[in-house]
Amino acid sequence: MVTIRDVARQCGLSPTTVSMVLSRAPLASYIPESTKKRVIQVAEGLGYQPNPFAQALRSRHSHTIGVMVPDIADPYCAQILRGIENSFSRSSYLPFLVDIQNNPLRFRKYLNVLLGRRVEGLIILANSLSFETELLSALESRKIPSVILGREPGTDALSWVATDNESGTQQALEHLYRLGHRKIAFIRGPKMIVDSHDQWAGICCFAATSALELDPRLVVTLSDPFSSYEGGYERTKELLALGLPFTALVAFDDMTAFGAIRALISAGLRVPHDCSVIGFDDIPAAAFYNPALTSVREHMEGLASMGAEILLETIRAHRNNATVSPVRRKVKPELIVRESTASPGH
Amino acid sequence: MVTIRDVARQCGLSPTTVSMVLSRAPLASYIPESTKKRVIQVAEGLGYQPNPFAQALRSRHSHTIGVMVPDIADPYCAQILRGIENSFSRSSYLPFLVDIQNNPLRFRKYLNVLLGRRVEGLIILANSLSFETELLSALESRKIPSVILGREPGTDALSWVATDNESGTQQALEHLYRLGHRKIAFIRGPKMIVDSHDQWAGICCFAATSALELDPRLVVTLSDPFSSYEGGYERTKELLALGLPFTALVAFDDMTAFGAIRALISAGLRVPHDCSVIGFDDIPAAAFYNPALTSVREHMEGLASMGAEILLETIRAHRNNATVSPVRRKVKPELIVRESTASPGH
DNA sequence: CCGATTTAATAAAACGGTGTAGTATCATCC
DNA sequence: GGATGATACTACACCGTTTTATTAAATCGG
Repeated sequence: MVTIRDVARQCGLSPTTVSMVLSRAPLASYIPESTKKRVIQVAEGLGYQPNPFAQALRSRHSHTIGVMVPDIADPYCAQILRGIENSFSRSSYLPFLVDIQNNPLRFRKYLNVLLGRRVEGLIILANSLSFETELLSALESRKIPSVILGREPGTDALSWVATDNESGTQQALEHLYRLGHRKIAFIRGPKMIVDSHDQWAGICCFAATSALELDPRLVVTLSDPFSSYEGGYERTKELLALGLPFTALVAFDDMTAFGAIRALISAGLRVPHDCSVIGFDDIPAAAFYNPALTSVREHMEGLASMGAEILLETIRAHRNNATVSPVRRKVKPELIVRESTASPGH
Repeated sequence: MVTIRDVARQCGLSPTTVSMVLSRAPLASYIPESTKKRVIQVAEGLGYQPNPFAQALRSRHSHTIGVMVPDIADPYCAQILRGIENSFSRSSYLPFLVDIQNNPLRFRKYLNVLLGRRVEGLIILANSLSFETELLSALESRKIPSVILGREPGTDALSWVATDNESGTQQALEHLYRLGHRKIAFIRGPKMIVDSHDQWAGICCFAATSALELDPRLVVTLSDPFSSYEGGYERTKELLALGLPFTALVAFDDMTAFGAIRALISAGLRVPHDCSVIGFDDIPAAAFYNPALTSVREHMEGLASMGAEILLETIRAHRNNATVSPVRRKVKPELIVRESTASPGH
């Protein structure tokens, strides 16, 4: 491996000078352009690659961040990762990605691993599962720049970026209302999930302003957060068993909607002819499902790059040991209309 | 930050001794159990975490590997990542994950980034897209332990683990044959994709041994490797337009199968009643598709952990600068029978 | 021409570990 | 009783950078 000394020797200069030139230190402004050019050329010629460990050891900057995702197989996570990747690809930071697999023990463990590796910041992706508050406090206590993505954490001390769920369901309901639906069923998310509440708030808000009547008998709730497909199927069968007519169904998320559609179809109903169905999340499968699902798309990449920006900014401040107050952002989602919704009886 | 010196002072020992104890150096065997215990206790008490950069700098081991995936949003990749994660979570290695986004330029770039970060080994995930051979030679020239996952590379110098595609399609076809299908249509994968050939080889092999007749008019080929859903839809429409009867369809992959099903349904046919459809890959969506798709499941986690083991082994050899010859493994896939296949007219 | 400033560069000390060579003590053995 | 060897440590150099302090020459204003 070629070191900075090799470059220095080749240039007839000291390692100090080479270092200053290559890392654009402030003092390098006194070094003439000609010398700089020579140094850079020689470094390139020798194929010099600075040893990141020596750099990190001396400068105390690891140029590394940690990204924790609850479940890497979740398409929701994948899209966000794409966004994070793109944001960091232009910076000098390289992320360590760890997969929590929805397991609080692993969260603890990998938080320590990442801190042990001296990451300069953390992006923590929260899916709809509720955070254990003690885990967050573990984060707060170490004063490391971090951003929560996808969910508002309970605490005020951390930065976060999340989807505006309320606006999402509001848009969904408005879409159905405009199509002419008045008898609408709802499958709410599990109680323990915060998103469910925000989504329901959006429903109520739209209902209040438009004088749409919500029949409480047509509102059912999922129990298990891990099997929304099965849940959607079961709850829809129960709804059908009630015998109350409804022409549209708002599902907690896309998997629930898929389950619901399956139940409707196996009951001999056609979607959207007999019943419109609307999902939430717009996972990739929504586009090629049968029928293609109308859903609320969260702007994951936007969410992610916003989070990455915030983190980078926080790290920068942290380096100059300035304190920044936490940043909080809500991103409005967008309704994607496909084939699973239509005017009643259409 | 507490350093090894702090621990040493607290113990009344030299940093050398502490280091030997904590990193279980061979010389530590001369140190009495009582001292070791004390060192460990003090280290724990002070919350000592060795600085990984100092360690890496001195010992020349980064305890880091690089993982390159062609497209992180691809569920195929996600499952493999899960397998890799699990294999490495017990070792002291932490992977850097980079997303190539199917872009050869990014491959080049990130290969350099990873090598710059001094990863000790590389796992390169290949999807169905063909590798550019020059990229692989870039790998061979640097002598860094690496494993290709998911595809046989052209070269003999690298280790790889891949799915036995031939066996997969053989199983699929046998399944259809046993159900009684004799008029079977095929949508082959794009010519530029190596998998397509292996898959076709499996088809031919089974046809030869079972005396099944393949009607060349019922064999169509995808052109664009990026839009298999649309491709499946179009090709199936063309097949239907021929007017030749067929009772089953073997698709190149699950997305193609989804497209095909859509075309069949919009032509007024029922799946599987009028036509069985079989996919390949068993992506997650296959299970909850409508109808649930019979598909060939590749054992991703197995593939991944096998690859990880091989890499770890190669790294170990590399450390003791022993040379190991490349390892090559084929993993048999498994047919998952769901609802999209049945006996003709059933 | 003198002191101050700018320019161009360097020597040496970190950063926090690990590896090698060495020391001191004590038991063992012929 | 001196050589041998095991035991229980330590001193010091080193890994490859960056940083701080310092030097030396050139330039400049008065």
